[in-house]
Amino acid sequence: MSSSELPCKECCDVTIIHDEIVSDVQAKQLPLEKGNELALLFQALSDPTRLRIIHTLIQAEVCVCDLAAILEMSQSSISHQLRNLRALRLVKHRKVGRMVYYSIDDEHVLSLMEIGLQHISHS
Amino acid sequence: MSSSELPCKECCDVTIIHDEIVSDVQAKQLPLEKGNELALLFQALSDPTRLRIIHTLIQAEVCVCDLAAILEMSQSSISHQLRNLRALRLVKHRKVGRMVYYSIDDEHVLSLMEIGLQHISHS
DNA sequence: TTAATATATGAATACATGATCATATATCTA
DNA sequence: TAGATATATGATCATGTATTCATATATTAA
Repeated sequence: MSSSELPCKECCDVTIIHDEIVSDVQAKQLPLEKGNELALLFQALSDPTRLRIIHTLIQAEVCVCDLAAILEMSQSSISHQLRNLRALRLVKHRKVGRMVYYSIDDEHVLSLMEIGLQHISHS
Repeated sequence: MSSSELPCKECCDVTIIHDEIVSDVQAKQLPLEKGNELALLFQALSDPTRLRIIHTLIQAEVCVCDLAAILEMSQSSISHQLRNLRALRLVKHRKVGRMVYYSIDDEHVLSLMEIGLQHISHS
């Protein structure tokens, strides 16, 4: 429990209390780039509408029109959100005529939803 | 592939294409309340700074001051973010004198981080 | 070809959010 | 007790975001 002059001291005006912990943990830091990517992934899951879309698509492949009906929201809103989910490769689409069918594009999404639901349940 | 007059038609101006899918899936919908809670959880994970804090606390229990030094950010910023994470019971704190030590308060957080990192890696 | 329909998207708006600054609170130390 | 220090927090501001509206695109049907 001693203060010191680690390199960091030169780049921010914060006191360092535990030298070893700071240097140890700093060496194992989450790379900034990974942090940013990971944040984007969770950000895609941070909206109730998008979560309801995902929860729906986990159960069935659904076209945009039906998705809007199921969630009782406008087609435009759903379409915008699907674009977001598509950009992060969380959902994929299949075009049939003028209809577009969306479905889940990643096993990880299922796990994330399950674990997330567990967390909010046992609270 | 037929349109129809399901109840939903009265509450939104969207055409329903697949009757059965819509009614089936609508019956298994994620409750609005659960969707909102789940969104809050993922929202807490949707910021690079908070993810770096969590990644740090997975490795060790760290005081606010050292956290700020490790992440090279202001004490105020870290403290605000910790409040956020605490509100969602993702981290817990232990007070010792004037220092406050934070650590992970949930096994689920570890799983969410791991699965998230898997997703962004194999892409 | 023309009208209808399913989806996508740009612009605008209202709202949420993260960092900073100033300052409050609590604890330690001299 | 007075000053220093670790943390918390309200206010502000700049930025990000979800929905809506209007409209574009693409496909089907008449």
